[in-house]
Order: sequence, then structure tokens, then C-alpha cells
Amino acid sequence: MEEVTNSLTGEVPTLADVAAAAGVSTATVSRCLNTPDRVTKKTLKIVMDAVDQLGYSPNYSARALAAGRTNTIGAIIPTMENAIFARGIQAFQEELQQNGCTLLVASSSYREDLEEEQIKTLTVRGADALLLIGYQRNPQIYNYLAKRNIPTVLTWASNPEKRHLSVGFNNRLAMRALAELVLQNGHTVIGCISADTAANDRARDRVSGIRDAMAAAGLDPSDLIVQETQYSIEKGDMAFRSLMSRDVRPTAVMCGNDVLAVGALRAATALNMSIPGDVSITGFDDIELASVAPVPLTTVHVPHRRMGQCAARALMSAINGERPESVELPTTICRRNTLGRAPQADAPKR
Amino acid sequence: MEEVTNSLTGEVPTLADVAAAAGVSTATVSRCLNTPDRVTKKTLKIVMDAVDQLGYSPNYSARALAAGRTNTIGAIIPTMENAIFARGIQAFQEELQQNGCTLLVASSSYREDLEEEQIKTLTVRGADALLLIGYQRNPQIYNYLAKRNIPTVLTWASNPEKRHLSVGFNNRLAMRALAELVLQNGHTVIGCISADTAANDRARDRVSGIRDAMAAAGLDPSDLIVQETQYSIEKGDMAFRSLMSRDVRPTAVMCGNDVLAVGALRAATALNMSIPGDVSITGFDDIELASVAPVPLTTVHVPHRRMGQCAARALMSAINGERPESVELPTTICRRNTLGRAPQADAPKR
DNA sequence: TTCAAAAATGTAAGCGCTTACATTTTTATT
DNA sequence: AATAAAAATGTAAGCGCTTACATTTTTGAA
Repeated sequence: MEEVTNSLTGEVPTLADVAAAAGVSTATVSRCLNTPDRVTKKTLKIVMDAVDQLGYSPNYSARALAAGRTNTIGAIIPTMENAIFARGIQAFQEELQQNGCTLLVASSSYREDLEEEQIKTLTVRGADALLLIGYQRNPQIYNYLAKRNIPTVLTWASNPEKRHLSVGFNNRLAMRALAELVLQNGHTVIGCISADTAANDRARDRVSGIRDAMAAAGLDPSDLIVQETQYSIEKGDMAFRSLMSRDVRPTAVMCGNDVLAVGALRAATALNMSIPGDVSITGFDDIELASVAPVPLTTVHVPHRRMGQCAARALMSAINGERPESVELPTTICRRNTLGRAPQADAPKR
Repeated sequence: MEEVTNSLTGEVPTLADVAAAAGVSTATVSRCLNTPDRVTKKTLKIVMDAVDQLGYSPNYSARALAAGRTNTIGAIIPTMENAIFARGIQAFQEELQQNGCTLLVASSSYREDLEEEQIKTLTVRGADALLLIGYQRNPQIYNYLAKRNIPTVLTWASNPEKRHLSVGFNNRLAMRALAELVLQNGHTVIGCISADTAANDRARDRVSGIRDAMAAAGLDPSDLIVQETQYSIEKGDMAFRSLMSRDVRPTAVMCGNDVLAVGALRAATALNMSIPGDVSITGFDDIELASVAPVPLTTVHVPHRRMGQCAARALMSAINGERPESVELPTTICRRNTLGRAPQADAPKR
């Protein structure tokens, strides 16, 4: 954190100042900084001493302009308001940092139009690559990105059409596995609280996963009672109540993520229902909230950190002109206390 | 999201391309983009049409290099892993965006050395201004910032020495008010779970606030039982257990933030203690977690969104050469269900 | 020791934009 | 209609860096 300003100008020193101080050309200084092995040990030392002495640090705008790359990666996530993406993005950023890159995060509030805008903003600002959540979006965007040659990784899902680079997990299979466990516990009337399945591919895949399991178990998948809402504890609470006000109450409520599940849990408690005695509840994500909920949540564990890390690596290699492979990370089921045997045959309400 | 690439080169169009297409000089195009009122309505139209037609968007690196500013603001927060800073930063970013600025977020993991590094990284990358959390840091950093002429706003606290621009709240007074309420409920043995008071000024101020209230109520402030730990639910749980294993158990445990309080709550439940019957627990921040905790948390409400917004405005005006004033936002006490009367005189354990 | 090849260094041309200053056009005044 | 002042536009010089290419120095084989 120490620095000697250029004694000549009193200004922040430039490459040229270093070159002058070291008695070499600017090209050599640049090489010392970027490709030290193309330079003599001796020169390197002289130059680096000058760098230290002047407290020089390169101007990134100039570097970006000249080199045509910014060493900045953009990420657009649907929300920062809850912790769904926090851990994964944190890991992503840590990995980038190790590679000398900076992360620029924007959030789209789950709105497609805003996401498009953010993508444009970030690329225009020179993001060398992008991390996006999910795969469903206007094809024009993929064209735009392709035309501009911006490597992009899709995360938190694995892209069914293998056209785009993705580092994620299979939402459908993951949820199916959990649903199978629910069915094994004797539940036959199943409710589901999900985010908007039209706009959110992860949500849609998760619901499909439940239906898959039902079909495989000989139930009619269309019997699944789906309640769509937004991701928040409050909304989860309301959706659960709505589910419970039906003539035939589900004995198990599978939630699209942990946030909704915690809301459902709260509502159930408020309704004096015991968990999992009266009703089973499941989540998805395994964020911290899941393990500290009033009743620890049975949920799907997603390897968020690893996903962030892999995504970063994939992007770095894409930037370097390689062709990284998509990866599909395994999820596991996290059995805790909100899933139990279905209660006795459910009598119609009243 | 549509774009016609420069038909001449097939490349992303530049200012010069637009100028050529519009039949004007690059300077005029630049003016149309940056200072449209210095240009004829007619020219403006011609140029803007060319811009649309070519799908031109400016190269930010070049613009930054030439103009000497990046329109990028940096924020360094201690953590992204929990929601303490999320809402405030979100509001900060929204406000910046309205002013054409982009936010660059980095996290320091509550480590002073990392924070210094991040500050350097962000300024070197051309951040025009910085948002920092708290006021306590190596004076050299403030020098560095001053020398580089980087406007900086300190947030989540209000700086006691008025030397730096800050937009925050008074942690000490806020916690004192809450502590007074606790004391009014008849509690005399008070425990406190806090973050590291040596490194974290907000944490320190909050503890001081409790002591202030005790002193004012005729208690000995040094009787406050302080347990320091990191901010996480798990750590809060452990700290609470440790507090409860003392010979004289506190009847009220005031936590440094809501995350710790939720952990304490969990531990209390696990220990079969009723809340607030056996023990009262308080938080700080009023993040979403507080209202959805198993027992809704009595806590200090902090106007996070407003703080983020004000901080952004202050920075924007500082960038424009004005001298914005520090602001201290009021906090309020949020009475919910974890604070009650002290139980009967506490018998020594066993 | 000589000389070609390899390695190190230097030269200088941009990267795409902003802006001070110069020039031209418009406006308002007489 | 003539003219000075104001407004609009153009010219061109950088901003600080990277890198293709040219030049110089070093290396090592003959």
C-alpha cells in the first residue's frame, strides 16, 4: 500500500516513466510485466525495481484498449436478494481471481428483458466472457454473443440441447430422485410449489422430475398439484396455505427450492400441522437455510462451490481459445427431518 | 438486441464508422453521444440514425482511457455469503445504474489485508469511487485513496471522526436503545454474542452500546458477558451453548446480528429452553431471516435500502466535484417475539 | 575466431475515444 | 445588408498500453 509518486510530474506514473527510470524501452517494460520469460533476468530486475520504486501499476483501460481484452468476466444472476446463488458465485469469483480476472455481477430480477439488457451492458463494457443462469432464452441473444465472440457458460442447469457450454446439474433427474423417495414413503397426493415454469427452466425441469417419478410409479403425472409463485419465504408460506385449503390435501409438498420450503414450513407450523407427521415438505439447493430451518429440511444438495469453480475454469480455457467440455455435476439427496411416511388415508376436508 | 455489423469490415463498428456513415466528424458523433445539447437537432438525428443502423455501441475501454474515468464504482464488502449486505448493495447498484454507472463488487472475507488488496485492485482497474464498510482501517489506505483522488464513502456505520464521507447509522446508539429495552424487561445478567471487536468497528460499537445502557441503568458494564465469534448460524449456536454452560446463565443474550441470533435461537430450542420464557434473544439488522425465524426476532431495523441509495448519491455528487455531506440514518427497534420479561431470579446452575 | 541462428531489445503504429482549439455557419443587432 | 457574437462543427493530438516488425546482442557450432 506504499507508493512514491513520480517525482517528475507528481502524477500517477505510467509505463513510460518506468521505462525512463529503468533506461529501457516501453516495450521491454511491457514484456517484463506480461511475459517475463521473454526478458533477461537482469533487465527484469532493473525494471521491477523501477516499478516498485515508482509504485507503478498499469492502467487497465489502456491495457484493455491496446490488448483487446479486459480480464473482466460478467455474471448475470436472477437475484442477489437471497442466498441461492451466493455460494456458487463466490466460488466462481475466487477461482477467477486466481487467474487475474475480475468479476462483474449484475442481477436481472428474474426478468428476461432485464437480462438481455444486462448482457448487452456487460459485453459493451468489455466483459471477456459471461456466466449466465439456465439455458432458456431468446436465441437472438446467443447469436449476439456468438457474433461478438464472447465465451459464455450456462450454469445451474445442464443444457439439454448440447449446443452451448454448460456447467451445471440435471434439475429434472435430481428432483426425480427426491420425488422417488417421497413416493417410497407412501405419499400419493403430492403438491408442488414452484417458480414460474414458463420463464424458469430450472423450475420447469424440477416439476417435470416429479412427474417422471409419478409416472414411473404408476401414478398419473397430471395429478400433481402445482402452485406457482415467486421465490421468497413469504410466497412459500402463502402457497402452502393455498395447497392446504384444497378439498384433497396433499400429504407431501415438494418445493422448488429451500426458500419456498422454509416458507411452507412456517405456514405448516402456523396451521398447527406437525412435520413430517401431518405433512412432508422437501426443498432444493441445500443452502444454509435448509439445515437451520425449524425442522431441518430434506432437500437436494447441489455442489454450488464446485459448480462455480468449474464454470470459472471452463471460461478461462475458452478465453484462451480452447474448447472446454460441458460438465454435469452430480447432486445428492440430503435426508433430514421434513420427509416421513404418509399419514393414514386422507379424509376429504370437513 | 439487434445489430447490423459494419458492412465494410464485418467487425464491430467504431465511432469512426458512425461518423463516416453520418457524414460528420468523429467529434460530432462523440458530442451527440455525450453532450447532445451541443449539437443541432438535425445532426443529432442523422447521427443517431447511423448509430442505430450500424448497431454501434461505444468501447468503454477507449472511452475510459480518453476521458480519464470509467463510470465504474467499486464496493468491497466483508462477505457475500450471508444476506447482511445484500439488500443495501442491491439498492446501491440500482441507484448507480440510473446514473449510468456500473458496480464492481469484491469481498474481503472480513480480512483487513484482503480488503487492502481489493482496494488496490479496484482503483487500479479504474474505479472512479469506492464504497467501503465501516471506518476502521489502516490510515495509509485513506492516504492512498486521497492521493489518487478516489471519492470514498464509508457505510454501515457512521464515522465518529468526521474526516471521511460516510452514509450509515450509529451502531452504538442503536444497540444501546435495544439494550435499554432489554434492561427494562428486568434482565440483569446479560450475555452478548459478537463478531471480533478488535477488527470490526460495527461489532465493537454495538457491544459498547450495550455497556452504555448498563452503565446508565446503574449496572456495572464490565459485567457484560461477551462471547466473540464469526458471523454464521452455526457459530451463533455454539456461542449460545457456551454462554449457557456458565455458572451464572444470562437471561438475555444480545447478538451482534440476526445471523448469530438465529443460531442462538436454534441452540436454545435444542437445549429445550423456551423463548422468551427462559431466555430472551435479540438480533441486529432486521434481514429477512429475522422475521421468518422459528420465533420472530426482536432486533434493530436498519434502513439498508435507503443507505445504499444515499451512498450512491453521495458518491455520484463527489465524482462531480461536489462535497456531499455525511448522513446518519435513523434505526428503529423492531419488537417481535424473542424478548420478554426476565425469568425469576436465576439460581446458580445445579 | 567466425558466422548464422536465436534471443533480447527497440521502434513506432495503432487500439477507439475525448476534447482543446481552429474553422465555419448561424443568429441577432444595427 | 453588414457585422460581431454565438453556436455548431471539424481537426488533430493525445490517453497509456500492446505488439508487429526491425535492429542489436548473445549464443554456440564449425
